[in-house]
Amino acid sequence: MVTLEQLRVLQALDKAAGVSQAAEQLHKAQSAVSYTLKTMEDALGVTLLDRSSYRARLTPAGRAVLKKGQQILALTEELEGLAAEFRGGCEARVDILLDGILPVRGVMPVLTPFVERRSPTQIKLRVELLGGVAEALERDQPDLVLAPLELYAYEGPYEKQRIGELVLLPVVATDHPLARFTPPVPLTELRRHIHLVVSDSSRHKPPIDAGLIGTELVWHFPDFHSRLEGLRAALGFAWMPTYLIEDDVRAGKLVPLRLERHTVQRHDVGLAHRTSPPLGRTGRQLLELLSQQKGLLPAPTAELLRLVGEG
Amino acid sequence: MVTLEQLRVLQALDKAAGVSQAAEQLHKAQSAVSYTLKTMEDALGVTLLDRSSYRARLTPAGRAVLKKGQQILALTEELEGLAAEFRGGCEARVDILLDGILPVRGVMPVLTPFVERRSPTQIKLRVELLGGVAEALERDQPDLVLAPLELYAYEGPYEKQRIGELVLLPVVATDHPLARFTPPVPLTELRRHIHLVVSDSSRHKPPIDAGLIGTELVWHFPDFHSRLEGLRAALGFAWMPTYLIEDDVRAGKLVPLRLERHTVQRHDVGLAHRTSPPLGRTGRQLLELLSQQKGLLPAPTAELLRLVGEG
DNA sequence: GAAGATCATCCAATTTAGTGATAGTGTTCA
DNA sequence: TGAACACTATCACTAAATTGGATGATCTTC
Repeated sequence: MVTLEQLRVLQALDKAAGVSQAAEQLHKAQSAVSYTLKTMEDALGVTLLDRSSYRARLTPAGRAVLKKGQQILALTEELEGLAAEFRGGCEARVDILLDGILPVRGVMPVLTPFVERRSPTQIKLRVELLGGVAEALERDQPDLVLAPLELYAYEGPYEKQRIGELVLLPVVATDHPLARFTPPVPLTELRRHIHLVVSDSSRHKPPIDAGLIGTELVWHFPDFHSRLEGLRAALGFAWMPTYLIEDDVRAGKLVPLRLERHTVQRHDVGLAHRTSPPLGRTGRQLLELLSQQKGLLPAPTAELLRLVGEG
Repeated sequence: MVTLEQLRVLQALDKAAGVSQAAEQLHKAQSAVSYTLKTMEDALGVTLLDRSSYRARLTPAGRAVLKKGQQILALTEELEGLAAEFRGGCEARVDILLDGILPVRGVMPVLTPFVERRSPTQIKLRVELLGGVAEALERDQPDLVLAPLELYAYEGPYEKQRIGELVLLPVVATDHPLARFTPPVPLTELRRHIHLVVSDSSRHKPPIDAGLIGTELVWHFPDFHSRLEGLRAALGFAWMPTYLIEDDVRAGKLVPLRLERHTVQRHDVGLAHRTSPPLGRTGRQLLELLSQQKGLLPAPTAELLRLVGEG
């Protein structure tokens, strides 16, 4: 069995001129180097050194072995570098849990530098919805959680901070019957139409029903973006995060509804981090960056709020 | 310093369930495995094992280290496979010396399989001309030599075999004055025109002058292909290997000359191999393949020989 | 709760890596 | 052409690493 030490000695011999000088470079006795090279030849069963000349030199086979050996040594250095980073407080992975109601786009600029820079920390982002968030929060104990504050039970060792507000408005397509209804729209009228809801992504726990108002028909969508398509197709109505509908409202494709009451839903959004076991270096960095990141939660324009009689 | 043995133990631990079972797989005592893992953690300064549960498992950091370690172990196996091939008689490299007058294309089909198949033997092909061949033959002691037999001194431990014949004919461009000369062309006439010769590729030895006929002007080309370009441009005349001019003659761009004498140059071409130190396995294989390779030296067509009054 | 596993640790025995000294051989230079 | 010097392999010996078996604490299973 060949050893890394043997490879290092072979490498030193190649760089130096002869066994003696290699020994000097390695701060070892000449006899030790001689011995190591001999055991290496025994281990591989290949003559690595040409000892016929005054100074021992690598044979062509020795050179070929060294070439492969240098790859091995390079990887070994990488491994030790990796270990050094872990030793310095870097964790092996950071799990981030993100509520799908929030704009994924906003967190990407924070994460990508960590992925591009060859950080030893593997960053894992998981996007869930409603019950799926609650489930992942409980089962996986993610390092960082970005989600509405009131909706979930941050049980266990979590520390929360509020980072902004998410505003949801009821909207329909411009050519939907509700769009022609003279505001304010009463709930009784609303219940006559199809409510487009986003499916809960939980696998084991019972789903969370947030904001159901008892309409006759409820249609389910797997995420907010596909629900937006449903809205555009005038299938029904739904409360949508304002950042998702600004463009469509401005383009005249969607219109917000002014209701009798419960028109505007406001959710405090928080950034939570696990406190035990404590975050590693990368986790702390990400926490810092995410908490300071501007534009993570775009506020609704005043114009949009005016349309539903606010501001 | 991490060792390969430590990596192997870590790998075994990952595959097995717990230290004891890893020890069994490795045919070692459990204490030895335990000890090795401890020294590994000390060496890297990283906690690799989670010992809190009943059976010890890798921590995320341990998993990251193992991932890199497996690359190292894979390379190590490659290295030992390499050594096994050398041990089995494969040589680290085979040097082939080829005279540039011969068709390189012919030897390629023999060589490429060795390059594609990941043979541990590095095949080095060197193409030289005239004195360059003689020089390389003497200085580098190549394993295999493919060249005219009579032109060079195969001194030293070489064994030769004749593999065919190379035929050279004097040619000019169709629009060259010599092409309109009524054959046979006397040498006195030939000497009035530019002789296109291929430069000797020797670096230290005096060049070999083969076939100089004392013309007033001699133009030098670095190889046979560029000399062909010179011929096409009607710069002068030259003896060319027939395989290089067949197409141009058939297309009416070049015409062979019939001379008073010395029209056709015939060279016996040989394949020589070094006998001491003996060829390795790959060298012998190549020798076998090259000596049996058909079409390595394309014979001139009867039609071409008829044009110069032969056959 | 008893039987059986698992794992870290201790100890003694073995193996391995390392050292300096020495001998044989090749190189350098007066 | 020697004499001085440099290079390498080998030997005897020491220090260090590795190993296997035993032990005890802890955890699982039934």
